[in-house]
Formats: sequence, structure tokens, C-alpha cells
Amino acid sequence: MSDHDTEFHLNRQTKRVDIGVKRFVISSASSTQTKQDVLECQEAQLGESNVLRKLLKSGSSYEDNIIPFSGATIITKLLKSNKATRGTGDRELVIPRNAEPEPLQEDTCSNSSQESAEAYLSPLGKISLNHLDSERLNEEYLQAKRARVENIIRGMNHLPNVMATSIGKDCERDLEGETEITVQSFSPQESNRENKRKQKLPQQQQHSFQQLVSTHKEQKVEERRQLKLQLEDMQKQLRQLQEKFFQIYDSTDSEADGGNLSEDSVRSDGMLGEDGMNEHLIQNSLADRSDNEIADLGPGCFLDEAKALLREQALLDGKMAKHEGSLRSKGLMSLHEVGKHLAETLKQELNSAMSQVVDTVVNVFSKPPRPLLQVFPSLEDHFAFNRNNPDFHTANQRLQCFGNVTFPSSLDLFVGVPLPCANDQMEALPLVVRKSASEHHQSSDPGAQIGHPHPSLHPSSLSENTGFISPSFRHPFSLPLAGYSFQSTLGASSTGYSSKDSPGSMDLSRETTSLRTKMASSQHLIRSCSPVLPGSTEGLSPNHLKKAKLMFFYTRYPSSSMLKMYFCDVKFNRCITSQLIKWFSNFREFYYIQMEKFARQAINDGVAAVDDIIVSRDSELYKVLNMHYNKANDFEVPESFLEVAQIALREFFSAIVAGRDVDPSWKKAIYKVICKLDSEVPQIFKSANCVQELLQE
DNA sequence: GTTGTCCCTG
DNA sequence: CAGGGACAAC
Repeated sequence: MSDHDTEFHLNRQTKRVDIGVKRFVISSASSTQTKQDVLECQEAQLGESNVLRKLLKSGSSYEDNIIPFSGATIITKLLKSNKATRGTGDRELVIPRNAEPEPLQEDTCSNSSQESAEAYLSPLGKISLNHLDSERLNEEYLQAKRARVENIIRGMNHLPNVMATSIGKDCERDLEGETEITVQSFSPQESNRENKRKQKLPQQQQHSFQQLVSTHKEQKVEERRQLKLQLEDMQKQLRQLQEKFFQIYDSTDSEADGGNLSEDSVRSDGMLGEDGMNEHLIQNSLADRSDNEIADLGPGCFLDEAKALLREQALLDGKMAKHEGSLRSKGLMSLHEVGKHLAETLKQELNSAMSQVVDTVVNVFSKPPRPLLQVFPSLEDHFAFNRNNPDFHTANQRLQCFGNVTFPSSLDLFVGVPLPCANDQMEALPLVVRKSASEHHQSSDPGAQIGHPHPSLHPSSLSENTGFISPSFRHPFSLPLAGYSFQSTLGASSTGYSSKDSPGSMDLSRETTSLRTKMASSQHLIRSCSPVLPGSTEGLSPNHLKKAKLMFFYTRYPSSSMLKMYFCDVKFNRCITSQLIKWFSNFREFYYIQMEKFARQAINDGVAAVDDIIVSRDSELYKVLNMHYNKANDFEVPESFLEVAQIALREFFSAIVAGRDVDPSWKKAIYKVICKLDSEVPQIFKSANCVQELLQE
């Protein structure tokens, strides 16, 4: 643009100039809005996560309960009953664990008769046979009690084992080091072994006790210690599990709850229906099981039952002191069965609930767009319900969340077609792609178009077009902007978030956003490639946008003629020209918003002298701008851009400090300065493939 | 009629 | 964050 042109443009600037403050509000709202996109994706997960959350919240209630009823408390109860029954002191013996045979090993190796007998001997050698009999019975009862606790713990332990992979290798390693009881997954073999162990209890009583007396006490202490350790480890494991899930889902929750606007818009956007669908799906998946039932079967319920069990035990312990024999045996059997049944039920329910929830989540997210359905035909039938759902927008977004993860192989469909990399910012081109899709729609399925003039009113149109329902569908740009060959480089780094992110900010939301972006890219690819041959490049492509963004590093105010020169592979018409100009207008808008924002921030930070404002490649301002125009960070930003940015920032700073921002057109002068600072765009940008060439350098 | 900016939306 | 509508300047 010549200076004359520049002056021309600037002189035309109206009094409706950016007033600054309000733009911040907008900017902030935009950020919320962006978050909403993520939330919409995550919202789709919320339905599926409800069951998980219920389980975990049951676990939470368990956690709450466990505080007054901690492992130590359970042990205390056990010890109290033990004490009451045996009337012996409960002296803690500090014995190295290694020196002791492990109780479970001992239990599970029932052929180790000698060791087994140890558990049934009095702690004191000088006792009568009657006492011995009584003691045996007590020990038998204690042994059974221990078995019940083991069952309970295994039931608790099973959940983390099922969920396992990401949670706690450390924890598991700790557990392995501490106790054999808790870490092993509860296999059927073990179950059988457990049964065998219990069946062999009477036989064990036949062994002599002489040499075992001395170790009995130690063993009891060891058992208690191990039980305590087990419980502590289980609590730890459960806490880790809960933290893990709440970290994931409650953060989603809180974001959704925190942003009423987002949530409202999500609701009004039809997410309510989507939720309903999810619920329906979950209900289907969980058969007839209601949420309440699931919760009832969760750890909270388990704890209640465990409490009741132990209370019952305590009562029975009291009774036992007076009434030994059949009554106690009967109670013992009953308690044993209750505990075992409880553990089994818990395991089964947790297993089935978790696996079904996981299946449900995976299933819902793996509903592929139509081209992928051809790759995964079996899934199409499986998710037929989704295709009939009128809320295609959200369904499409959900696909975007997981797309490139779930269907990486789908890209193989486009072998031979140059693929855009994930960072080609194709998400910035809904307009371009929509045009392709709409054209595709019109050309490939005219009947549908005739029958349903507005695609959004026709549910199945989405399945034909993989989700294009937008007012802009009818935009006059539709035809001119039909497809363009994708010429971007493959395999470019996808770590474009690097500079701006604080270390802890790579959270799920960001990952989801990234996934969504990538999937959007995949969908662009899918939608755009099919009907358009690589040669017919009359419209604007994602690469053109990327090129325009890179050009912005050199020129903020390109003239129309300049654009025509540099986008020589584009067949210009009014719409294309407008679009390109609009792009640069948007670039500038963002650019100046950032300038003003950082200028005000500098003022707030106490920067006094304009000379103190330096824009370097380490500056946040630069990082933000680079992120915007060079997201993949695969282009070396020219030094001149930094210089201009610094000048612009200083201009904003000075203007604000001088109070010129009270003038509605205060930015006009700044624009006038900046527009003169355009530098020459390198000749390589005139190449149609300049993006590839630039990035290959 | 064209272009650029502001404001807003999704 | 890209794009559309409204609006103003030309």
C-alpha cells in the first residue's frame, strides 16, 4: 500500500474507534467463549461421567466416613474385641516384618500346617486344654474375621485395580512392599484359594502348638499391623483415585458451573437434549440399574455394611465371652457369609459399573463422522441413535474432541492428497470449509437440498455433510470459496502451545481444546478433500490464511493490489478480495487489542518511562502475537515485526499515559504511525507454495 | 458501491 | 478467534 493509500484509509477512519476498555471486556468474554467450546466438548462427557462421579462421590462419602471410622478405628475395634475375648494385654511388639511369615502367605499356603497352627495357639504356654479349646475357637473366629476384612479390603481394592493404569503405580509398589493382601487383583483362583483356606481351618487346629506359642503373639501384632497398613493403603489408593477423577471431572464441573453464560448457552444450544441422550445411553448401558442403586452399591454403602458388620462382631464378641459353641458358630457363619457376599457384590457391581461406564464413554465419543463410518461400519449401526439426533452441532463437537485420537487411521483414507498438519490453523477457516461442504451438499445430494431447503431443519443432512449447520451456510461466499488443495506440510510439530503456557496450565481443558482443534482439522480434511480436485484452487484455503498471517509479520496494511500480487494462485473476485481484506482487518484488530492491553498492563505495572518498554522475543506480547499469527511457531518472525510491535506498544503507552484515550478516535494517530512501518514482504510469499517452502527452510 | 472498524456471536 | 452485521467514510 502506498503512503497515499494509507493516508486514504486512515483518513477514512471514523469516530467509531476502539474505546479500549470495553474491548477488554469483550476479550475476556471471548476467552470465556472459547472455554465454552471446550466445555461443550466436555459437557458431552459429563453425562458419562455422572456414573463415575456417583461412584466416586460414594467413595467420597466413604472417605468422609472413613475419617471417624478409619482403618485405625477398625483395627481398634478388632483389637478391642480381641482383648475382651482373650483378656490378654495388647502389648505392641516391635518385630521386623521381614522376620515374620506373612499372614496371608501363611493363609494362602494352607499346607503349611505348622504356620497355620500358630494362629490358633494361646499366647501363653501355660494354659489348660479348656482354655486352649476356648482360645482355638476365639482364634478361629478371629481368623474368620480377618478373612472378612480381607474380603472387604479386596472388594475395595478391586476398584483401583480395575481403573488402575494411570493411578498409582507408586501406590501399588508401596503396597507390594507392605502387604501382599491388598495388591493382588482378585482372581477366581484366589477366591478358590481363599475358600480352601477357610475350609481347612478345622484341620489346622489338629497341629501341635508347642513351638508356636512363642511366635503367636508376634504374629497377632503383625496381623494387626498389616491390617492397619492395608486399610491405610486402601485409603490412600482410594484418595488417589478420587483425586484423579475429581481433578478431571470436577474441574470440568466447576468450569461449567462457574460460567453460567456458557452453560446457559450450552443449554439453549441443545445440550440439554444431548444430556438427555447421554443419560439415556447410560441407562441403557447399565441396563435397569438406576443411579441410586449404583450409589447404594458403592463404597459408601459398603462402609455402612462394614460398620454394621463390625458392630455385630463387637456384639457377638461380647456374647461369645458368655455363650460359646453353637450360637457363636452360627453367628460366625452368618457374618462370614454376609461379608463375603458383600465383597462379592461390591466387586461385581464396581466392575460392571466401571466397565460399562468406560464402554459408554468410549462408545459415545467414538461415533465417527460419515467418511469414517465407512471405515468402521460396525460402529455406524451401534450409534444409529446419534445419527438421528437433531443436535448435530454438539454431536459434531464431541467428535472433534476425540477425533484424531480415536481415528488416526482415518487419515489413511486420503493417501495421495497432501494433508494439512494439525497446526495449519484450519479451524480458522470455517468459512472456507463450509463453502466446500455446502457445495458438496448441493452437488452431491441435490435431492436433499430440494427437500430440505434449510439443512439445519433436516436432521439427516448432517450425516450427509458431517455437521454443517450454520447461518453462514447461505453466505454469498459459498461458491467462490469452494475447496482448495491442501498443500501443507505433514508432520509439523504440534507443540504450538509452548511459549505462552505456564507449566501447570496444560490441563485437560487445554488438551481437549487441542484435540478439538486437531479433529477440526481432520474434519476439514475429510469434508474438503472429497469433491474438490487439487487443481481447482480458486478459493481461499487454510494455507492462504496461514500465508496471510505470516505476511502480517511484514505488512499490517496490505493493499488490494498487493494481495492480488501475493495470492496469485487465487482467482480474485469481490468476495475473495473482501475476505482477504477482512482477514487482515481481523489481524490488525487482534494486534491492536494486544497492544492496548499490554500498554495498560505496563502502566498498571508501574512502568514510567516509555523507553522502558522493550519488545523482545521473550516478551509476553510477542508470544501472544506469535501464537496468534504463527501458532505452530514454525516460522521465524522477522526482527522488523518486533521493532514495529515495540513502537506500537510505546505509542499506545504514551497515548494512554497522556490521557489521549479519552478521545474516541485516539487510536487513529497510532494507526497512522504503524501503517507506515510496513516492510516489504519477501518474494517467496508470491509463491503459491510459499508456506511449505517457508516452513521447510 | 467499497472498504475498514466496532461489536457481537458461536 | 474467525467471521458476520451494522455502520460510517469515502
